This record gives sequence, structure tokens and C-alpha cells, in this order.
Amino acid sequence: MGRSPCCEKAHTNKGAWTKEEDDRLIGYIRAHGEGCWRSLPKAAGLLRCGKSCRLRWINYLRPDLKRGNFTEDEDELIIKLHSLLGNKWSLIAGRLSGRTDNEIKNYWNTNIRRKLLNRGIDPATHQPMNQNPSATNNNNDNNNSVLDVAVTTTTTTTISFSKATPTIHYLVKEVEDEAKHNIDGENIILDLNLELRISPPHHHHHQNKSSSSSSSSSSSSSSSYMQPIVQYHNHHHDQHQPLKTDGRRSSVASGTTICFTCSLGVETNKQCSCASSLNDTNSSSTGYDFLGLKTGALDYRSLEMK
DNA sequence: AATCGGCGCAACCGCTATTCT
DNA sequence: AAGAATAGCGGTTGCGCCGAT
Repeated sequence: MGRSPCCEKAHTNKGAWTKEEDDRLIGYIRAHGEGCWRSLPKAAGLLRCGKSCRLRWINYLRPDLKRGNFTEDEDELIIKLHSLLGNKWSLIAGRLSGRTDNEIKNYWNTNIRRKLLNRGIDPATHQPMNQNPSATNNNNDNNNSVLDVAVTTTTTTTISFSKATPTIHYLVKEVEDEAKHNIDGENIILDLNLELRISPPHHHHHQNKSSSSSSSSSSSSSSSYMQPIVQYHNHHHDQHQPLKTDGRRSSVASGTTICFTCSLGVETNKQCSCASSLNDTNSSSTGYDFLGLKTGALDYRSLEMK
């Protein structure tokens, strides 16, 4: 059996905190210290859920909080950290003393995002926006862009993913469709610049949920996953060739090849047609092979944190 | 003076990982 | 080991403030 509930939800207050509630919480924590949020509300005489108390303390009442405007230095630091860490607000907050993740998140959404947009920088990717008209055709609203596909007049296509998406499967399909649409028989090289946040395999119940809901999008479902920002360097390989399971490229004729989708662990090998060419010992018994970690489909000596 | 809309912030919600019984 | 709760995180929402009309 599990624990007993932390509070009686029916008898808890919600909404804005009163001065009296703040005082009670501050007084209790001064006397007993932080932690044990489960028992805190009752012990402190608060009709609040422990979770609510924790948030109020961390985000507002903590004495070491630095209130007031963010400085230019803090702005730049946040931007730099965000480019490195993405929306990992708690990690970013950990590097700015006196600032909370909630505060930084709010500040990002209300100020820095706009600031970057004014500079012509995509806040999601930290890359300049609208470098190529073909990219904007694909995503009219820059803020909601899923990916940028920049097709040059030469034989090189640069594809960069700019946002975490609900499903990589969808994303990959868009890349493939876009590539098909643009190359039109031309012998084109896909230069994958994976400045992306890669989510591990998508859970169907999340997908169903989000598709049935009109709002959002959003998705803590995808965001909750680790989303490493990686770059895959393939400039020194023959880029026409598919990935081989040992991480190197091989000719199509050699047999053991997997598709891009499977190399990301998006499809189970059973689901994907490329499975037929795979060696069973590497794949089917274990299901997903996220980023090809088991098969070595991606050579992650060439993966590096941005 | 009243109303409207945009903005900022605090708080809530939903989720995952961890902890506890 | 299993199941239930907590802790913590990121996304979203709701409300109050403030300036414009």
C-alpha cells in the first residue's frame, strides 16, 4: 500500500495567497525549515495543498530571492543558457542566483522572446530567421515553425529542426515530403544539420489526447523527455549513402541499412519497412533503439552537445 | 469616466521520476 | 515487487494592472 494523502483536497484553498497565509508559511519554515511539504500545511495551519505551499515558498517567499528587473547581463546569460539547455528552466535558474525557474520562464516568454524576434533571431533555435524564402513557405508563422528546410540552388539541402514537436514521426515525414517536393528528380544531397530537440519514442495516449484537444499543442508530454540538442556531422562521409548499423555508411547493396526514422528510434523495427534488412539480434527483441544507441546506428562520437 | 486590449506575473495543471509503505 | 503518494518540472491559464481610445 502507498502513503496516505498529503491533504484533503476538498478543504484546500486555491488562488491568490493572502498576507496571513504568507506569514504563516514563512513563520513555519523559519521555525522548522524547508521540506516535508506533505505535512507542512496541516502543521502550519494552512488550508493549502503541500504542492501549493512549496510553489509559493520557492517562487515568491524565499528570502534569497532577488526581486526586481533583470539586468542586461542576466538577459544575455539567460539567452546563452537557453541556447545550450533549451527550456530547462530549472537548470537555467540554477545558474542565476536569486532567480526562480518560474520567473525566468515568465521573463523569457514576455521579454526575451520578443527581444530575440526583434533582432531577427528565432528564440527556439537561436538562429537567424527568414534566411530563405522556401523556409517561410513551409512555416508561415515563424513562432510555430516545425522545421526549416533551406534548399539551395546547388545540390545541397540543409534541413534543420527548430522545435521540439509532438512527434518526430510527423516531423520526419515533413522533412521527407519537403525534400521530395523540392528536389524533383534532382540529385540532391541531404545535409542533416540536426540542431534539434529529439524526443524519444512518442506515446500514443499522449498523441490521442493532444489530437482530441483543441488547445494544445503543448505538451508537457513531449517536453518532459530529455531533449538533447545534438549535431550530427556527416560532412566527411558519402552523404548519399544510408546509415549502416555500425554507424558507418554503406552502400545500399550491402544490405544492413536502416532508415532515418528508425535511426532516431521513432519506429519500432517491426513497424518500419526497413526492418527487413536488419539483423534481428540487434533490434526486434528489444523494441526501440533510441538514437541507435543499441545498434550503433548513429555514431555518437560524432554527436556533441551544442 | 468608462471600456477595451495587451502585458506581466502568480498560481495551477499535468506529467515523470523518485520515494515510501 | 507493487502500488500509491510526493517532489519537481515545464506548459498553460487567469487575473490584475496599466495605457490607449
